Amino acid sequence: MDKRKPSLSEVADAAGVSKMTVSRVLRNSGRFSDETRERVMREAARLNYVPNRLAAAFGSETASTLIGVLVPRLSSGLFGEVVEAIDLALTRLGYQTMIGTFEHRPDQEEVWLRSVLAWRPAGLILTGRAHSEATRAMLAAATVPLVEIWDLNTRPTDISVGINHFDCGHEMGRLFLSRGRRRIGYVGTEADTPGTGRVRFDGFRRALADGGVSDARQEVLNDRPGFYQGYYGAQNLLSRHPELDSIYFQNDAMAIGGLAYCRTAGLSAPEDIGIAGWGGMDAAVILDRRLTTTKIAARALGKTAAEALIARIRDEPVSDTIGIDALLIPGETV
Amino acid sequence: MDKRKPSLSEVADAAGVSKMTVSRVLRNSGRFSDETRERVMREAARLNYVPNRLAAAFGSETASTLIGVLVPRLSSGLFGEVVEAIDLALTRLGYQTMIGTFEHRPDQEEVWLRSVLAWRPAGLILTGRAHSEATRAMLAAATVPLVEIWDLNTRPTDISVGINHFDCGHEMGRLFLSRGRRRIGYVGTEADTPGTGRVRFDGFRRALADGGVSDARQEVLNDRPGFYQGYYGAQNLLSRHPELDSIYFQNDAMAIGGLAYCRTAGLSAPEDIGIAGWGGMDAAVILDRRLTTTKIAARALGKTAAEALIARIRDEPVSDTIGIDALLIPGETV
DNA sequence: GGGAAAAGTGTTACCGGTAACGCAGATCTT
DNA sequence: AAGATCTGCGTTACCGGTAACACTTTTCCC
Repeated sequence: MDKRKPSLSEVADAAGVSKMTVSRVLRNSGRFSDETRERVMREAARLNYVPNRLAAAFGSETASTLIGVLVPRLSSGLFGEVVEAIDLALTRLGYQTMIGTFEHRPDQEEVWLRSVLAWRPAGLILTGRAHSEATRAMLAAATVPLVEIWDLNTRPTDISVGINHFDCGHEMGRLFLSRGRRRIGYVGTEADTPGTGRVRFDGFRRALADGGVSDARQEVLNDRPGFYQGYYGAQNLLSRHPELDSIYFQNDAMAIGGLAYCRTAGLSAPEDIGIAGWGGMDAAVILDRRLTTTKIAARALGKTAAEALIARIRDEPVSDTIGIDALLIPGETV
Repeated sequence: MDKRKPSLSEVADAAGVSKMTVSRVLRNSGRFSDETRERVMREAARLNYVPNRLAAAFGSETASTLIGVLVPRLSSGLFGEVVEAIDLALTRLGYQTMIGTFEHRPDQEEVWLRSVLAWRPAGLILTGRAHSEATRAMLAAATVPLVEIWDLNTRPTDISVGINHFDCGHEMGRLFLSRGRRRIGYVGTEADTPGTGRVRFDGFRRALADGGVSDARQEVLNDRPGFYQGYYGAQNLLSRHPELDSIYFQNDAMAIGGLAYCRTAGLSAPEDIGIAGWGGMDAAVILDRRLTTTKIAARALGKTAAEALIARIRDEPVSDTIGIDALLIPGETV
């Protein structure tokens, strides 16, 4: 039995027209009569024709529907939601998602980009705006539509869809102050998309400084931002600075870990210590007190990024700087 | 300025050899002298040559390095981890991941498969073993290496990498009995990869039946399995059957939601009610009592699936049925 | 009713690699 | 020393679409 799939020519022969006419009918571009369409569609269906996108994308340069999407990771935080929303939107628009994770490592971003560019993608979605020299060179050489997500960049490479992290931190800082917190700490990690977690902390400190409160004590782990890291980060920080009355965490997972540590240490929030996170994780639902945090519209971010990218690819007008909602949830833990 | 990327021929001209020789050197296949290799590599680097995988995959059929991966979703449960592990392994082996989500909907699986097959992927990883008629027909016609993950299938289509869900449930049922539970309920959803959640429940019931305990009361929501659904599921079930002394949930997220409901209802686990989940979520860490659950080696599952698929693609020997560890965590909530 | 425009289709060339085969010169073998 | 084998490379054909253009035939319009 022959394993080869039927090609355009076979459909063309069956329908008694040329390859080109079949191509036009199937892409619904150019001119052809209704009768011809009928016949071509019927034969294509009968032969179980599956178009070869590889050939199409190869042949035309403009016909690629491959979109490269790179995020730090999928298994934690908000990126699962973001990628899911991106993929949903891309699928609906007729594009395919080629995924990658780089674990916050610029060299991995580079490796991934090199391999993805070899597929001549129609567009790219990258996380963050800080790229290595080589990455920037490749992007410049490729001249491919690009959306950078996560932090809002007012002077984007191409398009930026993200959040103003500085403002998130600043707003949270003011909340801490308004709730009477004065001896404040911060727990974060190095595994942080540049321009995000640290920038939130910068905004946070600015608010403290403006409020005349001494600078926050920090604990920055050389690790990724997860539950356990929050637990141990809180432990470290509080053993060094037992006087602290509140801690701002890099994200919700860490904040929840921190809460868990505090509970084992006999401290409850908000009475003995204030705890806040960032992100707006569903998991926070389990806490008996609502976690103080900043809720990010992760799905909206993904959807918006995908749609902006496709608009750019199709040369439709699109804003190059799109802010995504970040809502301070005062909660009950600060 | 010319935007076209340099092609093989340009490298060939620069190095003073033929296209074919360059191709051989770059793929490190066939014969060529060390001196030629040197020259070709140097020129390729100098010209910033980026191979066109589109052309390669198109031209040779065997050269595709595209792998299609389909999961129900990315934003919840264990699938983020699974996909991350798959992608890591595939990248390391030189393949690219084309992702898709189908939200537990067979028709979406079909749509996705049709679009992915058009890229002539080297292999596929699908979730679950139940497929629509049309999906099965496409898979049969494509004759592409295939790994089905999630539930272990002793008679796989091609390769199965997964968990024995029946045993998970059965083991949990015996634990419930050994802890003195007799009036037992179950909370699950319809959005369930066939052959997984329901099958765990089947195993669970079997254990109850073997123990002479009357059948579990069920609450099956027409929804997806998340925190809130666990909360409301528990509420519904307990209002209908206040006599229950324990509930088995479809997964950890639901169990944690159920715990949250019980707390608001003034019930604490394990004293007033037993609660167990499935999956082994990190988030469970926050609970003051360790959640009773079954821990799944999600990363190992992803990695194993990816490696098995590549072995099959490369015609290396590989087992067609690979079980993944599921470890009962007795915990403290039953 | 005759020229212009539109409709419908075919022809040709090409995208950038890889497989298959060929072939001259070097090396081995007995 | 003569055939056999190996080494290192080139040539040719082809993968399955799409762009660009050419060519009839029909429709339109003044």
